[in-house]
Amino acid sequence: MAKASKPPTIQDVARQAGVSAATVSRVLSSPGRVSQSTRERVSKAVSEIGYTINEAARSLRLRRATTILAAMPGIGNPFYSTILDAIVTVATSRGYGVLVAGHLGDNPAKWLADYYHSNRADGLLLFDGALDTRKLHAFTGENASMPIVASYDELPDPQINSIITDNLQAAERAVQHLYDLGHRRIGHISGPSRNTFPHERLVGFRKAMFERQLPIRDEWVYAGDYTIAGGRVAASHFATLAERPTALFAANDEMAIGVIAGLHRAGIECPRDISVIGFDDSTVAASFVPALTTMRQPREEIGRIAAETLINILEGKRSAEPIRVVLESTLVVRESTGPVASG
Amino acid sequence: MAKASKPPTIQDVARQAGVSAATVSRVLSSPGRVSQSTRERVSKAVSEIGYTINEAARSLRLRRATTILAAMPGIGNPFYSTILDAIVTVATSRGYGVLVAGHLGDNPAKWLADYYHSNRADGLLLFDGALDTRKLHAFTGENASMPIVASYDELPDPQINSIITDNLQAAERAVQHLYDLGHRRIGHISGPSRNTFPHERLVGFRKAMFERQLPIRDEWVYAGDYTIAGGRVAASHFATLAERPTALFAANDEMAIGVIAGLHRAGIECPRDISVIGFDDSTVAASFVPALTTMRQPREEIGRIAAETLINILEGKRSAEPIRVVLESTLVVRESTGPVASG
DNA sequence: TCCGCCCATGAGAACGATTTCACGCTTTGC
DNA sequence: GCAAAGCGTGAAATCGTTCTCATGGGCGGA
Repeated sequence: MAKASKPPTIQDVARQAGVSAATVSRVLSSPGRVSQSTRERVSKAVSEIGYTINEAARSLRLRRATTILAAMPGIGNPFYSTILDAIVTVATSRGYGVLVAGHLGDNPAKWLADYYHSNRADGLLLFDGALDTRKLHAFTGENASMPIVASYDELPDPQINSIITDNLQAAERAVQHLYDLGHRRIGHISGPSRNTFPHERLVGFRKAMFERQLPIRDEWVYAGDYTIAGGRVAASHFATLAERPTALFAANDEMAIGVIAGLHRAGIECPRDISVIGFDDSTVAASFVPALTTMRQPREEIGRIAAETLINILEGKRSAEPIRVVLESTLVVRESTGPVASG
Repeated sequence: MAKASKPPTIQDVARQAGVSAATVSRVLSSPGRVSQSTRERVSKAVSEIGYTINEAARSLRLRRATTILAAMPGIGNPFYSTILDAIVTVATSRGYGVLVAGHLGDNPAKWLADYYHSNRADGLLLFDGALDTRKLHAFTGENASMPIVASYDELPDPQINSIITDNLQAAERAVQHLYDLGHRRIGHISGPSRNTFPHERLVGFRKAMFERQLPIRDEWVYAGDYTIAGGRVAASHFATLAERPTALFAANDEMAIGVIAGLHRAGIECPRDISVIGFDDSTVAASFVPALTTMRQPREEIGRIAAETLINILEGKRSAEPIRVVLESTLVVRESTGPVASG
């Protein structure tokens, strides 16, 4: 029967139902404005013909793509892919498509802004801190500004809506956990200092130690680099100390894993001889042996809230002020931390 | 200056350059057909005005979205996110956008087909084996069929272009590696038998053992479930055996990790007492202690080739026969396998 | 009974690009 | 020297929606 090589249009449906295209459109978008009898006739025609709305034409007319763009530095990174998963779930349920952008070219800001100007995406979820948001605003603001919700390991431009996690508080909680287990000699492996968040973790560590009147020795604070290898190097540092901390707080899980493995080589067992707490609850954390105690970043929540916020903005529920959401990390207790060793 | 609230159109550029819209369009799509002087004038006008082509209008006219749809069962799963990363890279470099679809509704086939019929996507990259491709074809084939390239843990519909990895051969290579290290008593932890690929790994294991005239004892082949916990259970099974294999081939990395951890509790050390090889080279493999020897599935390659194949098809380089690409896994030797223990 | 209002619907104009066709002008070939 | 071919360009149709008006009929109020 249906052998038309071209997909059916709203006109075909109209003809079949004996109404005008305008009416069909109304049935599809605001059924309340159409009488019940025609509504039924049209619906029947739609399913008979197998009509699907042409989104390109719709976008053109409405100046709206019903699509959001997600830009992340590395989709392959499990941290981001979890977020992306949540984004897709939310967006889908609200009728939006999700376009992903990966490693951008030499002018990323323009590249992203073009998605907006070309009417491919209505808004941007930005997870790449390397991008200069000021530049992006310059591009996007030339005619009309692209709605953006950002979330990344930097203190974002205050003008931009952002979802961040409270790293300071999370670091304090990590220390609190070790403290509760009886640890008093606590060390820290920090992340690259140029980034804001690792720095906040360091600051939070210091604050927590200070408030509990615990000693902060210089040789107990090791400047790491976020890698497993870096954790191993830290291990050789701590292993040679005359007086060693009984617990370590690592600024991410990779370094935690590295330091545990490195200490193991040196005969120092976790959690028997030393407790280690990580940060992020990355995929490796749960499967490592010993399973890693860590501060979980609420990744699904970040993605979910970011997507919801952006879509709310797109649908007009816009507030005058830039939106700032601060999420809390949660402590996930596993095997790598335990009571302080007696003796 | 530029305070027009609406984005500039091709007409605006035409006016500015003193030519017709048709000419601007030609400059943008096939510059060769325009004289150099006008070409320069138009290009200048384009950058002066800051014109970006409206993709919605373009899609409508061309009946083409220049976008592909990627459907995967779980984007959060690192296995798929690596693939997605590769897809995005390829697609971007060829000027295509990537839409992602996650957990679909109650009628996934229709959902995906609608993306095509609605002119949002030109083709589909399918990584979800749970989807009935026949059903999908039924939806998509009604008017014109949506180009599909599939890749998943099932033997795909022979009518569909597919990218798969050679699990049989990979399993044989895993056994070969253990054999080369001197192991003769080799066990296997298989995956859920209802899936094709784990089954192929089991078959490959059997074949390799048979060809090397090695014994296949029933109690040395354990039916696992792809989880870490399952690996732990397998460990307690192997630990209690009177005669134990000196090496194990696990059908995925999670079970390999689980079995290593479980055996460790029982005082059996890897690789000292037993060698274990995994499968997939998932993200945990490299960071585990001991770092996991494993058969790496060429994930980036799967994504890359799938995207390239689909785009080639979209651009007319279509072959009459369905395309089938079979990729090989590569052996990644790390720490979890070693020479057979003497004695 | 008649006026006015509301409700359901249709005709037609956008939305912004591409592309066919036609039209001059220059070049080529004989 | 003239026909034919080629090249660069513009006018206008087209892609499939949505939405503004306009219209006609039905109904309630005076």
